[in-house]
Amino acid sequence: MRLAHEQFRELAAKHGLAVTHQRQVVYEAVIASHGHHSPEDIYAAVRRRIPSISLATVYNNLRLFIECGLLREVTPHATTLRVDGNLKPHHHLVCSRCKSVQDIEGEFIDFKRLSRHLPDGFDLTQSLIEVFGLCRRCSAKK
Amino acid sequence: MRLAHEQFRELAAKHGLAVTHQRQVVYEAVIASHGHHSPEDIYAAVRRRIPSISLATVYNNLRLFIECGLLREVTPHATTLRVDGNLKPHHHLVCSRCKSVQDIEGEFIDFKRLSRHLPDGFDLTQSLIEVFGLCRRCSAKK
DNA sequence: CGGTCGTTTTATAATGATTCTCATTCAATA
DNA sequence: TATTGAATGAGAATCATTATAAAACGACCG
Repeated sequence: MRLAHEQFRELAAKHGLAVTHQRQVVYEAVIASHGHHSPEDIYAAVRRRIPSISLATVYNNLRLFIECGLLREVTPHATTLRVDGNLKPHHHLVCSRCKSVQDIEGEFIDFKRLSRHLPDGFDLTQSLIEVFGLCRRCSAKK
Repeated sequence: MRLAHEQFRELAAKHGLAVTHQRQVVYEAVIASHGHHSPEDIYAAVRRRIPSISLATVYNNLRLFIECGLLREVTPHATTLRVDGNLKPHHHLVCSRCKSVQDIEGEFIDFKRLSRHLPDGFDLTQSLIEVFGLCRRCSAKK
């Protein structure tokens, strides 16, 4: 994935991050994974290219990327962190029971109204909205 | 809190839960706490009335209450579970950085539009919406 | 009342995700 | 290419949560 490769070098420069081989590969693995994956998932993917990589390195870099805004954190109520490389505006639909996450698009938020209820100084420029409910499978089970 | 006391007996009957002293007190502690508290917080509160209670009992009963719908789970991306006894329709504003949670009210969701984007069978009858951004303190720090 | 049986609680061990530590290696810059 | 602060790897440590097993409870029946 040449594109993500270049993209990472640019982003790293912008945020003053050193470009290490591990970071490069971790970033590319997240981008290539299209979804909401756990650190273990990413670790497994990265190990195919760097068998000696440490799980701690994966964690450290995911956290760093989240802090810099290269990735978004998506945990809902799951037992483990989930990471999302998709920075295009989109929202999440989360199952309260099984914690599955799917993307939803569409302008269903009235930001004008929302901002009227916002406490002073709350910053929504990087906002993410998560809507909780029951996915089909879980609501069928009852 | 007499009110919560009666309320719990009713709810327990409705859901077929045995009314034990521990459950009663755990429930009342959540209701009295007005906010989004961790199991440890609840444990600390309950211990004032039942010094011998076990942390496991608090966890077991919070989980049970969540499953029955007596309480709602509010974790965002915090490192620990948070519990909310407020069942009136309301949503949450969560800081992506410090994980603080505050309530917001207001009809800023266009459910008609939202449902158009919903996958088949997804059930929003108990929906909860969490809007992530940066609280004033965290966005000031930057 | 006293006995029985399934449920709940307690205390503690176990688990699993994540973070920390520190010795080693590496990337950026001169 | 030499220097130096940062990043990595291996494994230990930590923290929240769950599992386990024994004791206590409590509703029911006789």
